[in-house]
Amino acid sequence: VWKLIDMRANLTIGRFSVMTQLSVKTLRHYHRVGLLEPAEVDAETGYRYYTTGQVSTAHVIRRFRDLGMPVEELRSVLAADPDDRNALILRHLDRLEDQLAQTRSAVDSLRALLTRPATPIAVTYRSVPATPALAVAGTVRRDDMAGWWSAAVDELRAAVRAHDLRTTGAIGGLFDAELFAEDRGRAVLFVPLEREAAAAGRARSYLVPAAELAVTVHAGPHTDIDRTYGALGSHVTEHELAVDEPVRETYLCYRKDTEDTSRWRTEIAWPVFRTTGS
Amino acid sequence: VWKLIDMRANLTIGRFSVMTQLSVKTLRHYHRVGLLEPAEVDAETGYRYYTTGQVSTAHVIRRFRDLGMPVEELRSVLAADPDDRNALILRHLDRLEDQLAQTRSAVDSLRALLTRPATPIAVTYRSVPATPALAVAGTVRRDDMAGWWSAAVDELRAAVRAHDLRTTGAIGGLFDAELFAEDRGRAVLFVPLEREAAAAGRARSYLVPAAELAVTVHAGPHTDIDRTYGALGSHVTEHELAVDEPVRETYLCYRKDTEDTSRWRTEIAWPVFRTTGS
DNA sequence: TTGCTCCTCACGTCACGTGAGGTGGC
DNA sequence: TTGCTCCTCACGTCACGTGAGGTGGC
Repeated sequence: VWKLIDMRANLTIGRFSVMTQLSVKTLRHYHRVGLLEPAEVDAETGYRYYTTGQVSTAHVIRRFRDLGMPVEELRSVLAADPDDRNALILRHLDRLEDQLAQTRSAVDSLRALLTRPATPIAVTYRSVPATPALAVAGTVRRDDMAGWWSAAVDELRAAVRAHDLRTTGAIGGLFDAELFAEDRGRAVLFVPLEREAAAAGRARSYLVPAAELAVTVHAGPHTDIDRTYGALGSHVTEHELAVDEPVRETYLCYRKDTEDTSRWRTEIAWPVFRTTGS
Repeated sequence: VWKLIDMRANLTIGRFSVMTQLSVKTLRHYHRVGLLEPAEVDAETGYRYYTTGQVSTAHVIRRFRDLGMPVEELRSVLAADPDDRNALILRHLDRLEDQLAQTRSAVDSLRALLTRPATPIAVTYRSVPATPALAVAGTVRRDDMAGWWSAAVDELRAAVRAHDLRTTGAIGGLFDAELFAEDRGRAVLFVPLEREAAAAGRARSYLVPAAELAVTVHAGPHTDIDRTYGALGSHVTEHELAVDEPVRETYLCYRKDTEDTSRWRTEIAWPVFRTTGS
């Protein structure tokens, strides 16, 4: 069973599959979605033919797919100017490194969750009055939260510096339950001020509403923050009446303060209606 | 808008969602597939109620899902005896560590693919006669290949030791194109011998067929082996007539020889029909 | 000519997400 | 009572995989 191969290098899909380690089904799929088009398609038979020059492109595609890059994003990388492309790719590699670090921390956090007993948390109660603040508000998807959060913090800090505002505490946030329940919801990031201030960019004057709160502090990076949410929620459920108002976070110590994530401190405050004696 | 919570801790799906950082849709899905059943379901309204005790289970589920563990596998972990469970989980964590290392190497390999130019490969030609061997053969899925390969190598080495067989070369393999094209196909792992030997376990006597081969050597771990397959395939396509026979690999230096993957050497041999003068 | 390789088409899978349309609970 | 929370059901999505059924190429 010999097979004559055209010197012009027209590879059948089967041969191309061996050379690229991509399955035939996958190659046909990539043709359908326009990610990797065969160099030639026989109009009569529909047979796909590839060139040796396409092998390295296929390798790049395979590597990116192995790393979970969506096909759509990958296509735009491949469609980019050869000059821009490398930069685009290297930038994405950095994002992948971040993701790798995140997975690493998820592994560590899971290990901790399983080997360490549940941390008992200290819950205190606090009544806070309404407070003037400068705030950035928006409806955010949970996936976009990290980026939104960073941008909002930067804007607030810039506004405080630019207008020399007098703050009365650390930056905080209000998060609707929807944000967790529906993966999309309203979030407000604010910096509390001595007095009202004029709007600056996206930052607006805002009155943080008064509230009665059950408060605890989460230590460490936010990977583990669900544990503290769960423990505080359990505490509130078992000892108080919970209220349907946004949960609050206050960033006592965070990225701007130290790179050592174990030293981060996030106050979490759950709105309650206090019953007697608890 | 106050909401009274039962002291017996029956959490609505919305509250449970905030405490576990799992979306309501996800929680309903986990109920449907039996991964995380609410403690109580109101027969009248269909409302789901959870207990505070279920929060930590939900956290474990979330961590594992973040790490890509399939729901089915996760369910069996949760269904396991409390004693076995921790062991099962820690074993899986080790597998995750492996996966993490693999992702790490995929990132490095991609970076290399983009920054280093394509390595020119040295191709030599060789005619090999039919050779007696002891072989483990099977139809394997690509996903299971790593495990199958390891087991087969171990069996062959054990058989050689047990029966004091005289080998004439390193362990090698034959891989059908199907294995790449269809993600499932026939693979044969063999150790060449001076003379035929009796079967031992899965290992059978086997005659490796004679062949004319275009040969090159892949240096380093197998993450990058597609580059060498691609380069050798291109070379063969451009200079020779390719033959529809299984590709061969010979493990000149591999895991058993050194842990330093950069020192691994895998010979790849592509069957050809030599044309004159090339 | 045989048998393998390639083709299309329709549907399945996994782990949810997205509405539509509706009822119940504080 | 209002409006929010919860419900089900059917379908969508992403990146392919799985056959069925059929034709073409060496």
